[in-house]
Amino acid sequence: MHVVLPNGSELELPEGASGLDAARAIGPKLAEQAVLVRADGQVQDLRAPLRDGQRLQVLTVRDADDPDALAVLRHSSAHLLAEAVRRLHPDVQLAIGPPIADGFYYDFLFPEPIAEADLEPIEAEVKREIAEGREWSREVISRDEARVRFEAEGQPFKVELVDSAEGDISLYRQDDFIDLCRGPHLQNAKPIRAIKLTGLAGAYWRGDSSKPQLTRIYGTAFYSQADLDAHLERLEEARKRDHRRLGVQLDLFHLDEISPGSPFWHPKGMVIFNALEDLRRRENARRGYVEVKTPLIFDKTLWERSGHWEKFREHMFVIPGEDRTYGIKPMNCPGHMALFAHQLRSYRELPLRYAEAAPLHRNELAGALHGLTRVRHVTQDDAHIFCTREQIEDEIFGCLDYAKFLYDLFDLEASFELSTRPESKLGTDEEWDFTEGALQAALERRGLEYALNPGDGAFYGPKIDLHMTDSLGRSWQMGTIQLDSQQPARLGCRYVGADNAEHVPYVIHRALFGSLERFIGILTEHYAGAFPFWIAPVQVRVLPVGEDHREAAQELAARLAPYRVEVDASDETVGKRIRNAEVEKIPFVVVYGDKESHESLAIREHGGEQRTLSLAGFRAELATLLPWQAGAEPSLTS
RNA sequence: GCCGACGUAGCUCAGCUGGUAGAGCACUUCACUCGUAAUGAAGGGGUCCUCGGUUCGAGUCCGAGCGUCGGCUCCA
Repeated sequence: MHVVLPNGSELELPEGASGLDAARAIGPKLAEQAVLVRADGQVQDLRAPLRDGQRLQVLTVRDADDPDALAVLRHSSAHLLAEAVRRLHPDVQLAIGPPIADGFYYDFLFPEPIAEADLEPIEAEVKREIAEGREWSREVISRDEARVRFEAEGQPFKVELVDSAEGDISLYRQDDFIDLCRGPHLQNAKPIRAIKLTGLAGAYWRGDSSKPQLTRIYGTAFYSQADLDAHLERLEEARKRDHRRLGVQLDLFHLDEISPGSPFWHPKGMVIFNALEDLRRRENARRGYVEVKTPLIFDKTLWERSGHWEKFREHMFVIPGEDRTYGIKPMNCPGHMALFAHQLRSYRELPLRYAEAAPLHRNELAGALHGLTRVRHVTQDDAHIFCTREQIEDEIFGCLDYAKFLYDLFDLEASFELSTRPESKLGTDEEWDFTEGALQAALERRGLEYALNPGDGAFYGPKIDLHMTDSLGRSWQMGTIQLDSQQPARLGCRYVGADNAEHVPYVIHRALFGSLERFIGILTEHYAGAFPFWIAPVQVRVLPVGEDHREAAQELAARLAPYRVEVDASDETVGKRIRNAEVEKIPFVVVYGDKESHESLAIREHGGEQRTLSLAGFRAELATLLPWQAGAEPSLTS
């Protein structure tokens, strides 16, 4: 048989030859450095047989940036970790150990709990194994054999994995350590030039909190020490743009244990908050929403009718009273539906779009709180669209278009996910077929790529979620667009149709920033604290050079109204005050001294670039930095 | 909620094997009035997260609680 090499040439091989055989046929050096092969685009173990006519690419230690090459290195590293842990803790039970985005982990059940200090000897043992040398070999046995083997070894998790596997079982051996594994793996441990154990955490077996909690050891590995160093440096850089750190440095907000999970917004943070609110109000008005305000607390009977009491009672703040119990609202929907249901509506009123960015409170699990990205006091840019069945697709389309408009305004890349019916749901499968189909149609019509997230919908309907990652690569849900075919009926929403009969409207729940708190957290990291001009807390800082220039500086600041301008007339050198403005990431600094006049201003942009502009010229330029004034109004793209 | 770590001045952090606290920045005052990322000097500031225990003596050791951080689970 023959295979096709990346340069297009063909290589003759004996029948049943492996990727390693192919590499050997090309050259001994290549065979030695090979870590993995890609056959017709699919990665496979070097030892796996090739098929006639396949396009073949041999990945080597030189492909240090290739995701597949890194994954195999880390997967093999996880096996070395398991071997080391079993040698140091012979009674440990092994679960699973896959490669992940930035490294790998392995889950263990230790007879005695271990602490972070125990990682050091384990890492030393892994390094000893690498120095000593390890080779991987693959073996395929039947499921029965595998079960007997792992039962004899006292490895119940492996037995469970064998039982849930299909077909024969492959094992990988290195030295005297044998692990159940699909592969692929390295030939030997030589390519693992840098390895580091990075953390310890609890993790439930099979991700199920009702199952035993295992101990997960995280690590990472690279083809070179330089790559590991670069990785650690990237992490350090990312930490510098962490919104929790920048939020304190830039005086935007703080958190206090007096109210965990509820930010104190400082004046500068509020400027950003209000800039987003202004944007929300302006766009809502343009897109046909109306603003409403509904109560913050409701009798618990409302939550019982909406279905939230049963499902989310644990996560609600409840106010017990003498004769009735109130729940502080964790979301706006029941309030908006009670408002809609207050009157009998006509189909002529639909679609009716209620918007309200009310403060919501959710008693999130203590361990889930996280800076601004997971809070108990949350402000959603919420809206509920009451519409007919026929209007659903257009309205979903409108929401998607609106979301895209907002994200483009901030140069944010969001990924879209369609979440479908969960196990515990209200309504029939026929109803869900229809609602899921409507969301899918709108996504496709707007031309958005999306991932399917089966089973992750809300209990009342499917949803489209917008996800973004923070500076450390963690994914967060931002916007959400949810179709609800259940709550409106439960809460008595009705309208009279053209047929003069009563109907229940559909409701689209949508929040596009998602939570303003989380959005500001993500924005802070996205811009590393250097916010664009139009949302920057201080937009311009004027620095009078000497005492004699203070009055003129004040005059200049007044002439820059209504921009957010400050005069820094403190007793510091010009250099120090410029440094302060840089540290505060203020977009523009205007130094004003003997050489300046309103005809000739010294403008310094954040970062150091300097220019001379007249006051009128400067104002004209600032105006171009307001997105809604830059040329034409943003237009609907439908 | 679960596993692990951490909690010292406004911020970032030091404080060895127990002997009642320290730096830089910030702040206040004084001098300097300054030209594009840190002028100099002096000074003020801490229930060492909380409660309990061990000890002659606890920031330091032990226990519990609270909070934060890294994960897991959850996220209307």
